[in-house]
Amino acid sequence: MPELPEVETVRVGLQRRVVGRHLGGVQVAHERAVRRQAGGVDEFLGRMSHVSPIAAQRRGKYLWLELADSDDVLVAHLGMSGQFRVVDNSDLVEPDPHRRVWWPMDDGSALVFRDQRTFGWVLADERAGDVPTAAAHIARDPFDPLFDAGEVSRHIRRSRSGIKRVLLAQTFVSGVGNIYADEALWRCQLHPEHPANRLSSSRVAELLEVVTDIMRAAIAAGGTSFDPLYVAVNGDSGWFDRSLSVYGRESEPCARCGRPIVREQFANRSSHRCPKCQRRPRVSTAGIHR
DNA sequence: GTATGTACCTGTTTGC
DNA sequence: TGCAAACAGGTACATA
Repeated sequence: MPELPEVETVRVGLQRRVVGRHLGGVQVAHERAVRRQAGGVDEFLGRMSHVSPIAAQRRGKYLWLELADSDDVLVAHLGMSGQFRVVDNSDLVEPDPHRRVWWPMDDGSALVFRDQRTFGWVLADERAGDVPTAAAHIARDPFDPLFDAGEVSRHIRRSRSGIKRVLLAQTFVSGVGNIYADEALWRCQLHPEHPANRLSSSRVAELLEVVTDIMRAAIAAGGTSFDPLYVAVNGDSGWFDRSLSVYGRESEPCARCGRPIVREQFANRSSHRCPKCQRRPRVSTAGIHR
């Protein structure tokens, strides 16, 4: 699933392979891919045909291309299964059921937005300060130069929600998804439902450092597997299998204590944790403050 | 304003 | 073998 490290890999690929090119007339094969466009497909076609990207940017899991001589930006979210790929123009004659939107480019290649589960989208948007309007509500991610860990920690500690829900909300810190949230909580020996406002500032600071370290390592892994012919999210990245400690490891022994990892329902998805290392907190009026 | 639950979606896996 | 149900999960929106 594309979380921040996978999106960053895509951004780097777009910067290398698409920025500096001219994109011709855009084609939309699936209206759902542009569902966030208020004016529908026609508006998207009108604003995103014949554009020239000058930079690829990212905040959290949101991507956008800045365009030459235009106030418009091309914003994208990969959702669960979105991909950007650069393919040869001749490949477009081959049927592809997951090809949603594509542009021919001036070097004989084409930029293709593919998406199997159709949770992803693209949007012709405008800027709202540093970021497009569509990403204005998203918090800075830990790799943003203006990310303020102290302020984020204070914000987190004002929430009564469970710490995993806070990590996934994208309004405290962005870029963290289910996989990296589970990994970071395991490393910090925190239960996913530990109330955020019952954590000490040092524990929150530690959690932010750990989740940043995990994503930094994942970015490095994504970079090494990058194929110059594509700008793609590779959902089968070997990095996951090698490095994940709890996600997808139900019933396997915890690397720290040996107790079998458990998988539990969490807000319509799964949480993986060690039942010994990550015990459910006992709530008392005195607070917990592990 | 904050917290929580649910719909959206489709390929794959699992169970019968 | 074939069908149906469960599952994966990020975000927007509805509801409390």
